Amino acid sequence: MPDTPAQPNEADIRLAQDMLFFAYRDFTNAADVILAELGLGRAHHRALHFIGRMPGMPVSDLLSILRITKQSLARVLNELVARDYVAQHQGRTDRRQRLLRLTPAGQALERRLFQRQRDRIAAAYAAEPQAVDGFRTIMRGIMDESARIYIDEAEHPSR
Amino acid sequence: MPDTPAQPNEADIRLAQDMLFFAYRDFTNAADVILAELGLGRAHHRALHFIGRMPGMPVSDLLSILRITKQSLARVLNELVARDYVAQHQGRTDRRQRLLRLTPAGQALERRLFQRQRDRIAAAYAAEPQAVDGFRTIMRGIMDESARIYIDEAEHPSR
DNA sequence: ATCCTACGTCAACAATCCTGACGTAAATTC
DNA sequence: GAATTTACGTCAGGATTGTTGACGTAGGAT
Repeated sequence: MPDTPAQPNEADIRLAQDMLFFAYRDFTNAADVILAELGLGRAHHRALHFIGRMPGMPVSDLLSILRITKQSLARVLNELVARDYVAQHQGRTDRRQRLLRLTPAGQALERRLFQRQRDRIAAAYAAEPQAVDGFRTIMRGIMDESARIYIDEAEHPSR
Repeated sequence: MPDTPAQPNEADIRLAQDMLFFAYRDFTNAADVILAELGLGRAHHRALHFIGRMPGMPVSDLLSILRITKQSLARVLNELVARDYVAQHQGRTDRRQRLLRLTPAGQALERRLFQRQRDRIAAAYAAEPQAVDGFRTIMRGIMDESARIYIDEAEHPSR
């Protein structure tokens, strides 16, 4: 078991870099078979995921989560709407907003994609349940403050 | 503090999905300022990172780590060689191989890129050192077996 | 009435990835 | 020693995902 000094040395950091790359590579890869079948890409998956996570989310929120431009999102979103995976509703308090939700077909697809990634995470969690808290703590620490806030909101849905 | 049952429920998995996205997004983003300055992309950074990590690595190893095609790598690698960040040497035991290493300029650049990502990881580790073991354990669990093997090798350099 | 915001959209372009095919030198196998 | 396989390089063409910049419209805010 490697040391974990309070002042991390270079080898610790390099290892973390490698791990982030590999874990993300293999985690995202898990859903690719289904996406390829349908002629969709990872960009579509990301949109489906976050829309499913926070139904009724306006376009602007999705933009700031994905950190891509309006035009990049538009392409993906238009296709998801055209294929009836995503529905747009006018906002009530602010009618300029297009609130996004998954259609039943979108939910079904998202669920299929989810299963693949689920298996990977579930296996890792089940093998070492005592490690989960540490994993979450460090992952929170790596991301931006804004992402931490989003995650806290997603965990206590206030609607 | 959330529960961490042996059988992870859906909310646990969804949270992990979010965390992987955000941690990776913000971690990779950290180096982008320098890359943009030099007109390089993330693909170049990935190559620099892994070549720096395992100097003398043949092209085929890099291909299987990055999981991209020869042509995609060729473009990136040719540019790194042209700009004198990467040098290629003929293999001794197998002269078909092009063994890759960073030039001094490549090492210097990789180090600059490294510093940015370092800050993020170091802060997270320093704030919660007791969480590091758990982080590593789960990250290992998420990645493919082949990635675990690579990581173990990188930690005990046999040269 | 004016200004700002939350969208949509058009056009052009860049980075990164892909498939498939073909070539060459060197190692390996029969 | 010949045939096969391996480790590359490279050419051609195409798809996805991202970018910038400009412009338009409906609706909220002052």
